[in-house]
Order: sequence, then structure tokens, then C-alpha cells
Amino acid sequence: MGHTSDFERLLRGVDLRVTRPRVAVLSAVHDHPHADTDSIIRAVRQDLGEVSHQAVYDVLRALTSAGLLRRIQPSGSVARYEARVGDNHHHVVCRSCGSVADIDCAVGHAPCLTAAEDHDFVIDEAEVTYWGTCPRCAAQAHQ
Amino acid sequence: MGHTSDFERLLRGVDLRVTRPRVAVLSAVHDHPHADTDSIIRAVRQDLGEVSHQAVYDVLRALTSAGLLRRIQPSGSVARYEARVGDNHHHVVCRSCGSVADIDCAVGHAPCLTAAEDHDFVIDEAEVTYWGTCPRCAAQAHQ
DNA sequence: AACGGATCTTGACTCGTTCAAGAAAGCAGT
DNA sequence: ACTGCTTTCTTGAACGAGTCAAGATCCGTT
Repeated sequence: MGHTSDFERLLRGVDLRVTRPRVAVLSAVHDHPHADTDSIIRAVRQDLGEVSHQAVYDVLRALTSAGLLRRIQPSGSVARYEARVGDNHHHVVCRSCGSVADIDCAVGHAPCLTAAEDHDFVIDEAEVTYWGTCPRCAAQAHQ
Repeated sequence: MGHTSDFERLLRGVDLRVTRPRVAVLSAVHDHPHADTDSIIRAVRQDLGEVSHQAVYDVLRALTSAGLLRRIQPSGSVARYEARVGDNHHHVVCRSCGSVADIDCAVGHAPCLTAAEDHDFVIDEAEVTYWGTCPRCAAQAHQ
């Protein structure tokens, strides 16, 4: 789902040095969208052998602020990361197991950003989190 | 902004025992909407003298699950509580100072809940968080 | 007034994340 | 390729928000 050289290109494109941990993190997040930090650490270690958790935290921060990753954090969850950036998509979160799926913005860009009374805030983004039950948990509840 | 007896009535209305910490927490959240747990603890102590933080955590959980309070937690923030419950309103969060303000749901109930492709999740709530800059921080940035 | 279960106190502890100092690695220029 | 400078990684400690657990206290009913 993406070759090492693709990730190298992505990194150079945003003026970041190419390091093995960075490539491995990019690869892990591409392969496991919405993974939390711990899962990413495990994936990276499976790929490279021992890597410090601090390195992964640093990499995740660098890649996020460079715009290669997006960090999401639904209430009650730890931080999760995804590689789908630059579009205005949202997320559904399962109340029971915490799993996350992507939701395309239903009503388009403009309506999402329209707030009736904005208290003089300058609003630049509207983030929508849908809450519900995932198919797997719904099936278990019906037994 | 609400007398002790009002809060007592609220508590009895949801079959919760009336205790001094509970009344004080209800009062604090009514007076300081979107306050975080630490602020609430300080407000409660100013009111009652020493109260354990654990008691406040317990009370916040009990009141939230009874529906008297609502808990919100924007990414990167600690938990915050508000007493405005039962309506579908949303929040603006200032990226710079973290302050929160209420936003009424602009497009009504139904559209908010409409997701184009829901991955077979059963969606029961759509939570919107607007991100931007509050008037105070905007003014400081313009100097 | 007394009882029983809910609630509060106390104190330890967990977990995700960050801080800090030094070692190692990437990359530009020779 | 080699140097040197800077960024990045390793190591290990620390932090803050929140939770767990056991016993004392309080609320509301009998």
C-alpha cells in the first residue's frame, strides 16, 4: 500500500530528513488508518526492530505539523493518526469499541462552516464527529 | 444564577441523593460553563472548604450520566463540563487560548445527522466542534 | 433513633505523553 | 568519500489527568 520511495518523496517534499523511523511511521499509518500511538509503535518495531517510543512521538508530531498526517482524538480516546489529509472528511466513532471510520462531508464545505451566532470567533474549521455503534458491536448486541 | 434549592430539586428529580459536594458542583458548573475539572474543584472548595478531588470526579461522573451535566473534551484539552443539556448545541474552541463558546446548531437537527456513507454504523449523534480564534486572541494578534 | 447502602476521604497508582541530556545519524559542502 | 553541523534518536526520568481500592461518613428510609 505504498513503497518506501513514495514515503521518502513525501518527506523530502515537506523538507523533512528521511530517516528509517519516519518512513516506518508513515508506512504504518498508511496501512492502519486511525491507529493509536501504541499500535503505531508496535508496527514500527515489527518493521525496524527496537525503536524508542519517544522517537515515534517525535515523528508523529513532526509529520502532523508538516501536514503529512492528521491527528484525531475523539473524547475519551487516546490520540489517533491518519494519512488522509487535505480533504474535509469526518469520522464516526463506535461508542462501544472505539473503532473509527471515515465519513465524507455530507453537506459540502460551506454549510459545515456556517455557524448561526459565532460570538465573534473567527472560525476556520468545522470538525464533525458522529457517534454510534459499529456493525460488529451492533451484531453482538442483538444476540 | 440558581439557588441551592433549585439544585436540590434537580438532584432529586433524577433520583440522586442530595449532598453538599453535589450541590456545590452543580452550582459551580452553572456559574462557570465549560470549566475544567480543576477549576470546578477550586470553586467547590471556595464554597465548602476542603473536598477531595476524588469526590468531585465522582460527582461529575454521576451528574453527567444522570444527564444533569454534559462533558465535552475538544482535542488537546482536558475534560470540561456544562449545565446546558438536552439541546443539540455545539462549540467553538479558540486554538490559541482554548476558550469555548456555545454555538447553536445552524442547520437544524436532521442535516447534522446525515452522513453520506456511514459504513453501516448506527449513528445516534453528530457532534460539531468549530475551531478558530476568539475575539481576545484575535485582538492581541493584530497588534 | 437506627440501619443499610450510597457517597466521600485518603493515598496509591496507572496511562499517555512530555522533558532533558547526550549519542547517533542525515545531509550539504568540500 | 570525508567533515562538520544540525537534526533526530535513545535513555531515563518526570508530569498531569484521571482511576482504583479500602475504610469512614453521610443520606434517607424504616
